[in-house]
Amino acid sequence: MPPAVLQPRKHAKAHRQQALVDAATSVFAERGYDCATTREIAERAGVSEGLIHRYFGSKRGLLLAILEQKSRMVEETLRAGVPDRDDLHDEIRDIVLWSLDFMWRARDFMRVASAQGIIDADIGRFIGGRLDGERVRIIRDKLRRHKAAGRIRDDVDPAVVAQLISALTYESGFFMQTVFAMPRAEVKRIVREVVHIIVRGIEAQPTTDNSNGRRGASAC
Amino acid sequence: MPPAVLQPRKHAKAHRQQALVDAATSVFAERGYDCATTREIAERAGVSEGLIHRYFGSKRGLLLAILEQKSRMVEETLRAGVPDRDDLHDEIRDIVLWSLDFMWRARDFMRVASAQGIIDADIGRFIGGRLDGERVRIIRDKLRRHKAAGRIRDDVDPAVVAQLISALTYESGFFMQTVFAMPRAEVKRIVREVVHIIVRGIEAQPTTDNSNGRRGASAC
Amino acid sequence: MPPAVLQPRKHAKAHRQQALVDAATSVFAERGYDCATTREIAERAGVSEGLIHRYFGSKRGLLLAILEQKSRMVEETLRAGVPDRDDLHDEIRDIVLWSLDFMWRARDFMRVASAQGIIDADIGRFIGGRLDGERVRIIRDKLRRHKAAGRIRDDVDPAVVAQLISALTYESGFFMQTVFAMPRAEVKRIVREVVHIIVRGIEAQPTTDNSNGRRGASAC
Amino acid sequence: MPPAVLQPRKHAKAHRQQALVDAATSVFAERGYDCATTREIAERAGVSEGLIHRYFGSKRGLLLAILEQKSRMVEETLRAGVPDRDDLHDEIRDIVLWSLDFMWRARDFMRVASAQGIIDADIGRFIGGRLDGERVRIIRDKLRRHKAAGRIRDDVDPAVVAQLISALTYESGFFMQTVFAMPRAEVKRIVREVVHIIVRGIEAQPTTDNSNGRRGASAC
DNA sequence: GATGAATGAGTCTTCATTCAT
DNA sequence: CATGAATGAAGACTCATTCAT
Repeated sequence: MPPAVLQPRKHAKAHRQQALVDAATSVFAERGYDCATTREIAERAGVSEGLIHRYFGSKRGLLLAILEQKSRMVEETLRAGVPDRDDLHDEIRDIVLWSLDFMWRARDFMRVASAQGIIDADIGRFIGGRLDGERVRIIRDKLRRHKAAGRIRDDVDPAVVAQLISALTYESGFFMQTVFAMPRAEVKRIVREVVHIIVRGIEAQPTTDNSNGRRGASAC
Repeated sequence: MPPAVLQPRKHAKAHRQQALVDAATSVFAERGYDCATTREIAERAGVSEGLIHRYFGSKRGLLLAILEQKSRMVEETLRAGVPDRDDLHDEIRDIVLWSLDFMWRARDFMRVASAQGIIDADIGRFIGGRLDGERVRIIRDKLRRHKAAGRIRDDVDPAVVAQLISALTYESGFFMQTVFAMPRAEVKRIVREVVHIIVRGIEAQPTTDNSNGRRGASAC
Repeated sequence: MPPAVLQPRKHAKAHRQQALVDAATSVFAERGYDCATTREIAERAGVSEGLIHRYFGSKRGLLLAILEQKSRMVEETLRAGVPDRDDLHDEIRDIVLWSLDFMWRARDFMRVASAQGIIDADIGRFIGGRLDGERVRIIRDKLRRHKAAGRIRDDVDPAVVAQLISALTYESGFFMQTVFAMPRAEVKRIVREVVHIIVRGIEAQPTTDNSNGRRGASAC
Repeated sequence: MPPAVLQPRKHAKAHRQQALVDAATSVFAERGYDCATTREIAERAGVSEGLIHRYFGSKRGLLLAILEQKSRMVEETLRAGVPDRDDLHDEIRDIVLWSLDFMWRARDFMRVASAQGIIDADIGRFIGGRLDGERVRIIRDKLRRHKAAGRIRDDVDPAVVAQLISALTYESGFFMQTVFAMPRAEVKRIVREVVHIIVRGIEAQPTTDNSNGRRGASAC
């Protein structure tokens, strides 16, 4: 059973690859893809510059590897990490707050993906189709369940609401928190209020009298 | 007017400066700020490379000049170009559709400002405070008029709604149309539906029975 | 033979060494020594890159091994492969045509040796002294036999004629055929005519009347 | 008349270009094209590395410029520099000795062109068609004059003789003198003897009795 | 004031060579 | 012994910026 002997090698290789991905994410985030140098990435990862090309083919290959790895992670986490709720408001609030938190923790990656997606058409399509697209689809599916349960108005399309929620989370989770450096508490407050507005705009039997959206067992 | 002879010169100078700003906007948009070369900008503007440094000090100075010029233009146009409406739905729809159109026409500039704002903290703050911030403030002021007129619920903060609308317009106007290259008609359809949802979520006397939000002369 | 078990190993080693020499010859010929990469050589030989250094010390060691091996082969073949002739014209024609053929078959090697010999003084001397020098000496010896037999003018130095023939074979065998990519039939035609000229210039009793050098039993 | 003012600039530019061509010729000759570095060339020329790319586009562009410049020079010089002679032996001897001298003075260039011509098919064709080809054509034309004057045998093709002379000059002028580093006096001696042999092989009325080719007023 | 020629610092990338396994 | 993963030194080429004209 030689695996005990080979393991260190393979381990070291995977370790180094991950170190490069992590280092590149932070350097790309700090300087922007074009301004970032492979030298700094290699230094921060503690490996030689040549390894970038051996592992990822080129600087761009490293960028694509980052995108690929993170987007797979996002999909899995969002799908599994936010449990379904039977209350429409709770559902949407959970999604939004979870995204707020995720995009803050992954703000380096968000910077890289967003900035380059704007400049590079290929990457823009990748983000629109995979990253953002998948998030919209997941949210839509969750909303469909509520619609089927009669909790959403007939004339409201879950896909459209999903787009609205996605826009909200991206703007608040990334731009407000990271790019505009707004206080996170302030962002959270705004988002909570917005969720009430959205819910009021889509729920099946709009409550007329509750103050600030706390929907209760209000009779007509 | 004595300097009849100098006028052409000054004219030529202003002309050249504008040519550089325009050329830089398109080159920055195509290649990204870091990848763009001063040589290509100068070539496209039909002037010599050295002029960039004489007029704007550096490549970065040219970028800042673009931002300054365009953001001033945006403020003036949005404030003056979208006339007030007495109907809440019409007001919001007009704002959103106007932004959709503006961001499409200025998509080169949007690319430059967005991509670099994400990478460069200074520019990020500039956009948050001036470009996006001013837009949010303008929308908020318009909404305040409606709130004063009793057309918006008491428990709804116009500033929060302004943020929501801003997020919606940025996401749809820039990301969907330009970055993700979605069909513009599709984007417009989504946005129109979203406007109904938002209006329903904030208006003072929610209409319960109209199909898909076509508010009419609905009596109680 | 006791090491019946080791034999296969040794065989494998010799096999690998030869594979490397062959692969290197073709890669050097295609790309030039400096441009050729040890990786491609190893790949084409089907062995690992490290073996080049274990067997030959360095990339240059591999080049020297090629030269050594081939030059030994050339000497043996030319000395043994072209039988002596009693007719001067036949002798020279055989030498030239054999060289024409050999240099075509070994054109990869010729490229490597020639190109690098021009650049690298050590290799240049090696070729001048061993490869080309030996060929000249062999030809000279063959001519001496004819001189001793009275078939060559007294005032003609076989060593000089050998140099002329060597120049002719090198130019036609390598440059015309391989470097200038002239049609091989055309080259052969030129060479045959040149042989007539040379023979006429060196033979003891010049024939005055034969058409185009077909020397026969022409009386005076 | 501003040329007096512009001249220095233009002069400096042409001067720098020539300095680069000269420096590159010597560096290429010393190290070989692939091994030579643009940095060393620029240093030796006393200009910045970037100029190579501004002037010649690339390292290869610089090589092509060298070839172009020198080959034009060769053609002009050979055609004009070696005056016609009415004696066949004098004519051929002059051509060969002039080439011997030229190839020695231009040995750096010869190295570059020869070594790279062997490796690079494009350059090989260039040399075969332009450099060597033109030399052969010039020699052939000179010989045709002698044939028309009845100084060359009817059954001898001047084109073939031109090839033989070209091969001789290349081998002796470049390989013997430069690559094999043979003593130049020795090379000259060999060449002079070879010229006698060739002349004897092609001249119309072969002299039978003169000692070592000193053709005189020898009657039959 | 405007030009464009020149610079030199810096980039991505390649590759012979070494060494742990 | 053989492998192939890793290195680090070096190379061609680019580009913002400067400056003489």
